[in-house]
Amino acid sequence: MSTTERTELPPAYVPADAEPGVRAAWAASDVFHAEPVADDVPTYSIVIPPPNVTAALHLGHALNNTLQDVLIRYHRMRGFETLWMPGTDHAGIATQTVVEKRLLAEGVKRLDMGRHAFVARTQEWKDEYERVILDQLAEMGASTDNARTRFTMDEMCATAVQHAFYELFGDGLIYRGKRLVNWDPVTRTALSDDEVEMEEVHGHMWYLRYPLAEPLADGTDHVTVATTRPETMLGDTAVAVNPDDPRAAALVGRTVVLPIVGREIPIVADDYVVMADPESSDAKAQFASGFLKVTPAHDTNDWEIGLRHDLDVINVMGPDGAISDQYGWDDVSDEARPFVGLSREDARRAVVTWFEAHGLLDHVRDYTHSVGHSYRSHVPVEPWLSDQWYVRVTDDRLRGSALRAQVADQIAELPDGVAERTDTTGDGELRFYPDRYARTYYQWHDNIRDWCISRQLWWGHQIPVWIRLVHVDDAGDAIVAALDGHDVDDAVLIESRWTQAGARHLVRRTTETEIEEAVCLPPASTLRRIDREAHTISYHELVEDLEREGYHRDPDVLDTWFSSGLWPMSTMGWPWPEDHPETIGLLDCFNPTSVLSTAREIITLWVSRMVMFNRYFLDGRLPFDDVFIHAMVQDGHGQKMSKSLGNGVDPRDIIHSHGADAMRFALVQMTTDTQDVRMPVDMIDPYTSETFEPEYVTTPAGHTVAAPIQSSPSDPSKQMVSAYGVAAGLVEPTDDLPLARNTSSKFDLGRNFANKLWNATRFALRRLGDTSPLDHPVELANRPVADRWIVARLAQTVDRLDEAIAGYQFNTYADVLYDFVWHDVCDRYLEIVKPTIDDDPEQQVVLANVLDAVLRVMHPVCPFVTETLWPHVSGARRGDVGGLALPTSELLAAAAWPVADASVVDEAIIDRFARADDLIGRIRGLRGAKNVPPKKQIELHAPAAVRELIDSVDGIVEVLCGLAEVHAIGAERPKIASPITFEGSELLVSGLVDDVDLDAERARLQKVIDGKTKQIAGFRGRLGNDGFVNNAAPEVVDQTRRLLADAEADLAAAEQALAHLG
RNA sequence: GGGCGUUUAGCUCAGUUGGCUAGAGCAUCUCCCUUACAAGGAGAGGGUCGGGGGUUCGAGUCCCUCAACGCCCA
Repeated sequence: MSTTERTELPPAYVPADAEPGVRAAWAASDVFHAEPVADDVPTYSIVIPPPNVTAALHLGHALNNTLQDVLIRYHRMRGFETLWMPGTDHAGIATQTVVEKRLLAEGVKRLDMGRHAFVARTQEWKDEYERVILDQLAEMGASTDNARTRFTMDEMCATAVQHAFYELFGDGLIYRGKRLVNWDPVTRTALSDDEVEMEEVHGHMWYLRYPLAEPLADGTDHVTVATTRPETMLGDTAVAVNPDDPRAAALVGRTVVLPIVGREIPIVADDYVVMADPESSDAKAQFASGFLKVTPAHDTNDWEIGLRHDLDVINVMGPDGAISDQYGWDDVSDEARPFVGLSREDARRAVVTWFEAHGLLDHVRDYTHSVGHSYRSHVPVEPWLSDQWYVRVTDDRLRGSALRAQVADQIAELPDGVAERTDTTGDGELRFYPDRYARTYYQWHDNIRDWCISRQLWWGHQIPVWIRLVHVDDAGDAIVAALDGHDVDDAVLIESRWTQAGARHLVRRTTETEIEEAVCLPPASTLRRIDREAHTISYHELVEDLEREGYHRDPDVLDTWFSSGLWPMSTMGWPWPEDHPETIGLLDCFNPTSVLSTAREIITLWVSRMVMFNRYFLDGRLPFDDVFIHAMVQDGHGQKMSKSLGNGVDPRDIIHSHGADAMRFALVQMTTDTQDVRMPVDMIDPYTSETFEPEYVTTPAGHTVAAPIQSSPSDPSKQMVSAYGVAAGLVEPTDDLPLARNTSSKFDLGRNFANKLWNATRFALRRLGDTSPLDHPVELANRPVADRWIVARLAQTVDRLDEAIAGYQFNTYADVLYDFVWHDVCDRYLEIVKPTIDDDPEQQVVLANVLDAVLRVMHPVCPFVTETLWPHVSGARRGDVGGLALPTSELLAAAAWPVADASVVDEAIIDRFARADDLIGRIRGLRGAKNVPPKKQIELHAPAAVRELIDSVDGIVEVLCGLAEVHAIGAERPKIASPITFEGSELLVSGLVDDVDLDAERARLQKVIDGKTKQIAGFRGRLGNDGFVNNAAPEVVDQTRRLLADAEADLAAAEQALAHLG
């Protein structure tokens, strides 16, 4: 792509021919590489939300990454030192699940494989998809700094994770204890609250009778509890009743004998209990019996009740969800024995059967309620008691800091108990776009609970803690002394030989007689830097020592979001940039990043954690100043495009059918600040390349998706598979069943636009002769109206684009571009200059400069077509235009954003042009109404004022209307002519047709008269209203008066014209 | 159950502090293969802005209410 090459461009833009060369040119340069710069150089940075390595990207990712690229390219052109940090996320549970499923299909089980081999296999999967994802980003044109590509589990990020864990551990912000977790019995892992999806379930409400230990005086011998989960009754430790319930007084304090188990349990009063009310509109009250069985080990609400009433916690299930006596249930009666070992589903049936058989099943009702399901295995989540690691995010240093970060004009009042904002770095600086998401973020933190960070997985950052259990008698005096006065589960940090070696040591009683010691190691790079008073033991020696002493590393890994939460820091070399010299200076220069662009579902999972971590570890500094939440892409049926649904569209399919620029333009154009954008998806027949609407089917979950197998619309005997079928694992493409690519007519607009630019450039290049360069800048003041107008419009356009970017108004950016390039440049300016440009070297320079600027302003959205055209246009530019700064550049990606002097915007010219444009519209309307062929020249008869206007705009009316001549309108009227009105005058157009149909002319004029009459009535009504005249803004009243006068003049002109027709 | 959003032309969507005759693209209709572009050009038709109520001189825009759909949280 030499700048001097002047080959003829093909007649249409073919993205597939252009894109690879452009990508190669970018790759061969270092335009996307950022380096730390001096303080006085403005910087702009974004860290990519790292896509999961579970699968290829879909259009939702394409949307988000296009928006980021627009911001990045724009700011790079504006002269900012611009960093876009790319990378991927290991996505612990999601990736492990995918790989496990794949292995199972091959007949291999993870547990048989062993941890090491499984992780290696997952690593292979990761490598494959990381490659796919990075390729996809490149194909979309993402201008990421690829030399800095990170992965959440690479060495740099792993160090950050371990260091962060170590620091939080030492600061008392990480603890371990028995807690109810959301347990997935299939994947056998704890899920965070965010990984639980609520689903409506059509189930039953069972009413079970629990006999009272002693009947009441009135003969009452039982209470009836209502439950959706009868099987958990084995672990009941109380029955609760609302204190306001009339029956409460007689029952509270008494006991019932738990059927099957024989356990005697108390009746307690708790106002959590919903009182029975069959008339209530609330389903809970309708179905309530007024008595609640309390199972603290198997229900989070019951757990809370248990805490309030100091109830026993009896866990009756194992990690597989089956009934078990191995996890805390030690009063198994003979009657209960047969239930041990049953799955929770079988146990439910068995319990119900038992109650029925013993006459204790009162009744059963159908009941629909929401139940938490694992977002991975989709089975109901079991609240389950187990040892987990938590981050104490409820601490003011984390939660408070996240809340204080919010800008005061979005969130004025912080919750009670949160320290006020100060002038600390980062306080009051975090802003959400659109505004409303500030509330979402706030409410999440207002109600935040401690964050369970351990996951029973193999794929992830293994928790850097070594644990051993010791009997209190063997624990040693120091530990016993440290724990003196502390309850079971109260953890205490102590000094020991391990802390002297640089580790941190946490102890707690797990029972009265057992102590758990947990030693947390920093990463080796941190350990090296700790002043350890002559302790020079290495990381590996320390590990060996610990294991010799009976410590075992916790097998669990960290929640994925723990590492993503550190992403804006870990990718920039934190905590030890010196260990990675290429990262030195990055943190200070590019963190806080400028903006985070992401989907709203991730505000809680990710945005929150990044804010807490970045602020905690970097002295209050925010990870980003702005958060932009973009819309969610839905399919044609209003369903969210997602991996799990399988309705995602691969951006490569769209790039294939429309080109990357078309995809990007359409995505940008649809990004308004609403929540969702709908994208009807079609398919391309691999046999004929024809686009068709697929056959749909409904999934068991009720979603409408493309049928896995589709028939060719032109030949039903030929079949193909849909992307949905492949994503859902239902079919595989074969030679006989090829994959049908997706496409969508949504992108036609973008494709057409790229082609329009291509052809406008083709036109210009033909007309820009090889004349010698101008030795002076073109003085706009000396140029015809068209030239002055187009430059003025260009300057206005640049301003509007700047505003759009500053406010994250992406659709405005696209619309302003489209309108300017298509309508102003192509439809008007290029048409106007056609007759003059060949002989006007200065006009050629104006055109070349306008086109040069157009390529620049379109580049952030359509980088490929603009970069392809760039050398041609720069090569054809033989001079400058005064007031327009367009410095040259080898690559467009590195070129400067256009800067126009305010003087180029001549309002008078813009005004005059607008009047002429109005006149043109009327004349063209007449031509259109009469179907006059474009070549046919016509004549206009107009009064002096209109002729002056036409003269004052240097021929544009003549050119755009095909006007051969303009005559004065006088007493001598042309015989065959059609009247129009303009600015209150009657004009005649002749030469349109050979004969005038008078009736048609009258009808046309009558329509104008009717319209004007109606309009005038409206204006008069408004102006006749004292309320309007007195209350409305004076300029609005003036404007209305002016409009009325104009309309009246037009009406008079139309009536006059009608009279002339006779 | 709580919160957020959406409902404007046949379709997909704009419409920033209330104020010109509510806009765009696609689709439809008419004419035109005019040497940049038929993925195009010049025109045209098409909307009582989801229903109801209110505030106001004036409401697509603000308030209340109902309905449908979607998402997030519990």
